[in-house]
Amino acid sequence: MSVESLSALDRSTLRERSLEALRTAILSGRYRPGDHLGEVELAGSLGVSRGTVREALRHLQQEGLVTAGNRGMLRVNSLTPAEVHELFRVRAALEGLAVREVIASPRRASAAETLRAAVERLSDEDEPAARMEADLAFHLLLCRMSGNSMLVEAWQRLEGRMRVAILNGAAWQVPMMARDRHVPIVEAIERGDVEAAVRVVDEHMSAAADHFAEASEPA
Amino acid sequence: MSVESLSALDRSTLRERSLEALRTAILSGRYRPGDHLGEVELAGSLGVSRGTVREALRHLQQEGLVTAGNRGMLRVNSLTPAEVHELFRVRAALEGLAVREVIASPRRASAAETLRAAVERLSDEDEPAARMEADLAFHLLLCRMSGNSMLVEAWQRLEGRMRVAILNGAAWQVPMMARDRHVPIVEAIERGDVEAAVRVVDEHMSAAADHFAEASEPA
DNA sequence: GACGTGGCGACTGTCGACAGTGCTCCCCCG
DNA sequence: CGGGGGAGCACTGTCGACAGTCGCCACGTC
Repeated sequence: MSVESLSALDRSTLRERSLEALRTAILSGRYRPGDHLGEVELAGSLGVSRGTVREALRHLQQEGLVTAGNRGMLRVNSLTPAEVHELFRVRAALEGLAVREVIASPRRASAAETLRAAVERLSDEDEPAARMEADLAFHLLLCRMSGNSMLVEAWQRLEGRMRVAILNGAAWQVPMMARDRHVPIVEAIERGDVEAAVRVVDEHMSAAADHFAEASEPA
Repeated sequence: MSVESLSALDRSTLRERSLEALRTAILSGRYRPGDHLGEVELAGSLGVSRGTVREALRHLQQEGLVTAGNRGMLRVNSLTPAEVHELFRVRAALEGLAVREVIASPRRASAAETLRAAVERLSDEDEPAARMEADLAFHLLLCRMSGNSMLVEAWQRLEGRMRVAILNGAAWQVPMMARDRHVPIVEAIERGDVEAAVRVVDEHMSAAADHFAEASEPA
């Protein structure tokens, strides 16, 4: 159980690089849910001191990828099916606000255009990880287009948990993130139809919740 | 500019105590928005090492009470009026979900009862700080009663920012947190009237946003 | 054989020190 | 008198080490 060493090429801090390395290590499945993340071991693997990985771990804890167990020991987090449902309901509320604000915005036309372009980049043919990234990027963009910075922040706080949920139920075969699922959202925004937009988002989230909750059931 | 030393009576970690001390120091106004928070100075004031305050500061950063400036230097955060409005709109979305879930819950009756009891504890006569605490406690309880742990989490993430907003526009004289403002929410829940409940929450948040944004305008 | 007990290893909490970096301010030179 | 350079300072980034604590395992005893 280890993670490759850090390259010293860029100019970011070691903490940031450690954070990124750990995040990708967890999200890539190198560490499984429940695995214990020892500071000394990680420090050795990453080639940095304990204090540095410590800060990175604390950040991951805030992101929800890691949770504290007995005596401050950290382990990779996982989500129960119930939590997955809860998570997506919160997401629906947040993104519902997002579409409402996008539609109410004076920049609605250009926002819709940007989103239309983004939805075109959603491909059904890329590999799973890329699809997930594209999907999350689209929804993040949707929040951003609302111009509500607090909304963006709240959404990003949920992003870590979503990645956990998606990782747990790694059922990529279902076209949950297909372009077809997102086009109606953009269309509703283009029409300025708040009702339809919110409803479509709700349905999208509900379906995703069912899917991922079921996929993570056997845990 | 200093903060009193930590008492060594309880059994929590120094980091937790430092975190709490810093939080109350900022929220009490001992440090003003924009003030620089130096690690060495705080470490000296609190009587702990730099690494310890460092972790506490990172936590506060995640909470939104402090923000990173040039070269990683941290300073007390503040909110623009626009951000205050954004913040309360997100809160409205979250608490709207909360009331919807409370009403849809099979435990609606007992939840309403608990909330009714909590709203009775909201007094117009206590001192400002106590009023704020009681208000936030009520809204947190509302989220908790929904049984949605992710919602509670998201709400708590916003709590720090809200305290900043309230601190900025320290206009306690207005009965923004009066009992009258909260009773309609509980009543709508008791009646099971989703429409009314959501609308009341929206109005409550909107009024609060106007109030606090205006109060923090001159900044 | 079961149970209490003492040593041992592993892990986190906390600390003090060193290193690098940008800023400021003063001094010297034109 | 104005501008450039360099020393000094005030930070944060990073590290290695010590201390306290919990769980485990082997050993001895009843």
